[in-house]
Amino acid sequence: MPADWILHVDLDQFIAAVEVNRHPELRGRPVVVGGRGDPTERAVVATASYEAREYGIQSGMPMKTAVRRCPQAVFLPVDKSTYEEVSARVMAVLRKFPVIVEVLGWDEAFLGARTDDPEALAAGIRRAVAAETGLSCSVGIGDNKLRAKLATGFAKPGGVYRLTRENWDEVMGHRPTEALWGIGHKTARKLAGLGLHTVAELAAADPAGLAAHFGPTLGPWYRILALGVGDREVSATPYVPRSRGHETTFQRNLTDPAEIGREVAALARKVAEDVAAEGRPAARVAVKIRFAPFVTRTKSITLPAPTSDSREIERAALEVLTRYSDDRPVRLLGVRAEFEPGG
DNA sequence: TCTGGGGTCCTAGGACCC
DNA sequence: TCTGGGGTCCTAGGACCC
Repeated sequence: MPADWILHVDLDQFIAAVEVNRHPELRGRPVVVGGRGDPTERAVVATASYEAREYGIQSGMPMKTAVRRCPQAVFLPVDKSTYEEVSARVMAVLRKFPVIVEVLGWDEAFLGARTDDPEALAAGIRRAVAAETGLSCSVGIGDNKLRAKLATGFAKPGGVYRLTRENWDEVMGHRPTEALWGIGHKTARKLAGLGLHTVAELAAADPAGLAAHFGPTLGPWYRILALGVGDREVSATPYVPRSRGHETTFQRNLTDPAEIGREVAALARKVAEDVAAEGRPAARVAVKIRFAPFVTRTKSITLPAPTSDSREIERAALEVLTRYSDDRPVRLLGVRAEFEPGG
């Protein structure tokens, strides 16, 4: 009987690849996509082509830094709707295979497959995606989602890699804890403070001690991650959002309270449109403010009753705004609506 | 390095109720 | 009266991911 495998498919430099596909003259050049495509603006890099990465440009980096590192790079604006379209085409290709497809984002998906030759399946998927969309992807093969996801990192670019219980210790044991999916910079530093630097060290740590430092859920979970244990459930059930929000970073800081109020109201109306489209009422409304020194605060209220009414969502956002007493310059405003849990 | 925008989940304290 | 314990809701904040 064929074994159960999890495959993780991840498009290589997805956004940059889509742009190069429709502008073939850019192939081989450093391409950086971010914000409105103007590297003098407040924005960060969404994706850099491999040619741009040679210059040290990475996702999340300020566009201003990117242009300093590579002035001759081509800077393009983020074109969300095009990426969504291409993403949908890629997912449709994946669904033609005898697998369960769980979409993770624009450019990645988990596949649940029953096969004796996962490498052959992965190669077939890579060929089909390339033939039907012109895009290159990498495939991680694992005995659970965590290992499949991490395997993709070793498969990139344009390859296939298998990570299972068999080679986990050998491949992951010596790596920093930050290499795990779910442990970021902050947690890695805290773990290092406890003398836990590598995946192997974390795997051997005392769960009770971790619980004392990180809480009853997160602490022991970190150790489980280090052991390579993870979820095996792949589900094609459509994603149901818990919240919908919009936020804007202004090119110049806002100081006029009336203008701040107008911007919050406008964001709230945009959010209300999304809530209405979702067909479920909002239960809470939150307003986020990032002040000029990059200090970020969020305040929220539970609505008297769940609603999809634009005026009520706007009114709630403005009410939350009044609870901020700060008069520091504002660089970002955001409004988010949360749906009822379980609703 | 002068730091986006869209999300998810966990933790913790206080209020409130029984 | 000098003082328990559990459950749930609300809110703020932190961390992570793509």
